[in-house]
Amino acid sequence: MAGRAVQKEFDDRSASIGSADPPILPHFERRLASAGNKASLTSIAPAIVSRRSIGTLQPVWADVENRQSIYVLEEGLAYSFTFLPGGKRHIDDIYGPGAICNWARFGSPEYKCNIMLKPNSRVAILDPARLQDALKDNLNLLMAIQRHELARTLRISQRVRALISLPAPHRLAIFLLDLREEYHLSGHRESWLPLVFTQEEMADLAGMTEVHVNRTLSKMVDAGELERRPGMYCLPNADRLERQLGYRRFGKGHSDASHA
Amino acid sequence: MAGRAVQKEFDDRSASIGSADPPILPHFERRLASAGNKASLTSIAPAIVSRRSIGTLQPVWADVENRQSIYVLEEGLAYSFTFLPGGKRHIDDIYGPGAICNWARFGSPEYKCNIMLKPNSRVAILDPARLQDALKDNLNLLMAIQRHELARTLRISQRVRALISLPAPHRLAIFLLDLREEYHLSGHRESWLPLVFTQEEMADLAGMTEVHVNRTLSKMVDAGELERRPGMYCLPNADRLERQLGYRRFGKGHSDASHA
DNA sequence: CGGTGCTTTGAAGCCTATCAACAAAAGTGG
DNA sequence: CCACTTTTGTTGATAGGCTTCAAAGCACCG
Repeated sequence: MAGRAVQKEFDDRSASIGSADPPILPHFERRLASAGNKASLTSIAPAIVSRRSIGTLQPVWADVENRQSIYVLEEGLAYSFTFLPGGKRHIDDIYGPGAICNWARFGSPEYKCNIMLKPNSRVAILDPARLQDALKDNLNLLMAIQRHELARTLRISQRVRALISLPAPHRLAIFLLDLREEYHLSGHRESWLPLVFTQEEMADLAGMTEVHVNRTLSKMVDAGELERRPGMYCLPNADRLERQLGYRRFGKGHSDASHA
Repeated sequence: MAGRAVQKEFDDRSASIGSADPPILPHFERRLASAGNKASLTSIAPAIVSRRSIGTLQPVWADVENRQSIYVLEEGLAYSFTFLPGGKRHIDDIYGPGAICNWARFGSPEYKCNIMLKPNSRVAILDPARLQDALKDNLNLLMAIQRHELARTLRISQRVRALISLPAPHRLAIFLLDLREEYHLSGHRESWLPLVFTQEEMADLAGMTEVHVNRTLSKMVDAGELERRPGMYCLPNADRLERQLGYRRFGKGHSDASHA
């Protein structure tokens, strides 16, 4: 089903050596730390079923593979997606290093979603039941995760509102800001960011055409709102853009939520 | 802030008489029953701060009034909304009798949202902390509520995907099906449904113009997909429409979630 | 070198917004 | 109850946004 994928097992040392110093899931740990978690993640080590290194673009279908697992991205980039009745694909959300790709499954096992892993990604696959066991004695950790995921939910709501109501340039700008924020949460601090998304993928996320994505990006470059190098992009005055679009970051200490 | 609203207190008898037979929040109770709840709701009576009858269209602003409360709609219709940077209003979700208008606040107190109550509505205002106390001894009830709200979340995701990616006729159809479903969950079993929404409100929800809503509705009538009487509407062949749009109902025993 | 996938560009046409005006309905005050 | 104001619904003309179809340019890779 997934073509002849170059998929080799990622070596499992860090998980199997046990209670050692090198952190299991370092990116995940850093994210949770910035969400207020102080403890280490060794307690959830038993929940890790396996790890995978991804060579090529690779889908995880909700129906078939590992439908009962939770995916934590440790390296690379991923997104969740759905097919609409017409056969069109819609991209629901994007995930950078340290993100949980389908946290909803933790609380509601009937929740399913397709995940696409970009090349050069690494994921840890967790068992929800065992994770629940591990978190039972670790309420602070659980709450940190929930705070982290609430921020994601709020960010999705913000983006979705924009995608429904605003014109294409704004829609794309919001996507780029979200991508920027996702990298930021992953510890990326440079102003130039890797743009691993295809224009077709951006189209599927923003609800527009590949062609129109291309043209809109060009216009943003002309307007000085965007700079491009091969495989990279940069928002020269992101702050102004955020102010202009009323963009809010939910990751850090921003406590109040949506209104005008 | 809310104009000169005709707002009189709804008499509180049913709540104050105590552990008597007449159910507090009957519509809410029916909804939870169909979500698998068997117990009565008397245990959450202490969480009810007050009740209100609404005479005219009336907003509840996230910032000012009752920012810490949870709203349960017992009669009428309500919706939650947000203002976009341009000053445009976006309607996030709709609520029929028995619905919780801002359940997210239960888990995350920092969550805020504006709520608009249509004329002739009745709400119960609950205190989150007291509700949490009441539900601590009533895990089955809590889980029923969570199942009920998961269904809502999934329905929102489904609608949002359609609103982002599909053309206007489909967007409106999805809204009408959602409205139908919301009435259905509230115990409404007729095929003719009250359409209390303004065309401007439909526009704010579907991300289109008042004018275009009007024209699209007219076309749907011409195509035989929709029937209208003053203040009422009917989808003559809703089943076919649902199949055509891949519309899924999450309310009942449908257990599996999103994919193609 | 020829594939393959992604990007870019052009032209045509549909979809949707905007502006403006009016009809219909509903609320308001006498 | 009627006259009045205000809101909501309806319709036309026009312009711009966005999609579609088609083709060509580029980059990467075997």
